[in-house]
Amino acid sequence: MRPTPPTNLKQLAQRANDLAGWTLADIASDYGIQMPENLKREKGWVGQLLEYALGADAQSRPEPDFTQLGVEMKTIPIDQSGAPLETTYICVAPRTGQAGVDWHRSLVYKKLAHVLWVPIEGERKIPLAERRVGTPLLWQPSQEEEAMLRADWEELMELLTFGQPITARHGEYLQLRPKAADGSVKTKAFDINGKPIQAQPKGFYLKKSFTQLILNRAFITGPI
DNA sequence: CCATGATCATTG
DNA sequence: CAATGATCATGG
Repeated sequence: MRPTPPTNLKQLAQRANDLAGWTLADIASDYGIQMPENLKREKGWVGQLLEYALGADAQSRPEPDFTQLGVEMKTIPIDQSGAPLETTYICVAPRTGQAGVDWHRSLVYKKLAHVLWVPIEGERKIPLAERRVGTPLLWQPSQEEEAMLRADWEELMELLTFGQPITARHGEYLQLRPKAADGSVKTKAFDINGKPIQAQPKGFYLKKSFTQLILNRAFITGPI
């Protein structure tokens, strides 16, 4: 049976803690969910499995996964030393209609204001079924962390607003990268002269260095 | 179509 | 070999 949404933070934290140490195969079998051999075709499978097991209810709406708690859940693939293996997708980057939106009203802020990080063994040499769930971390950005994110967000929003060329090299901790099914997908945007154009959709991503900072704040990582 | 869940795979 | 740019599946 599908778990109901958690009603408070303590319950969410407890459920997440109960998953630590189990393999993905253990969890999938608990719910009778079929496992793929690998993630080449179902890249979001791990995240969807954990959302299911924890009772997330946002259902791909642009808001935090646990709507009553305002908590977003992110699985984070880690290597043997606990370092992140991938960047973390946050949300789509608005290309129109965002003039005047401030940081605290942004979707990036709302998603990152409270996050349940669930580390998962992610090295490709470990068969998907054998990968284990690590110790979860309920996190809220410190003042310093929020300032870092905000500075990047403001820089990136300016690029978006003024239709300037964007690469993943902008931003220190937050970056903008393509976010689409393939290169043919286009969305409405404005060019540098303010003319409407069709442009490649972009998404906000957290770089690995930032995720590493978060994990460092909570866990001992790396070889002794 | 667009937003969710992300990882893949080519490149520098 | 890390980082950037590209891509895959699902659901409303």
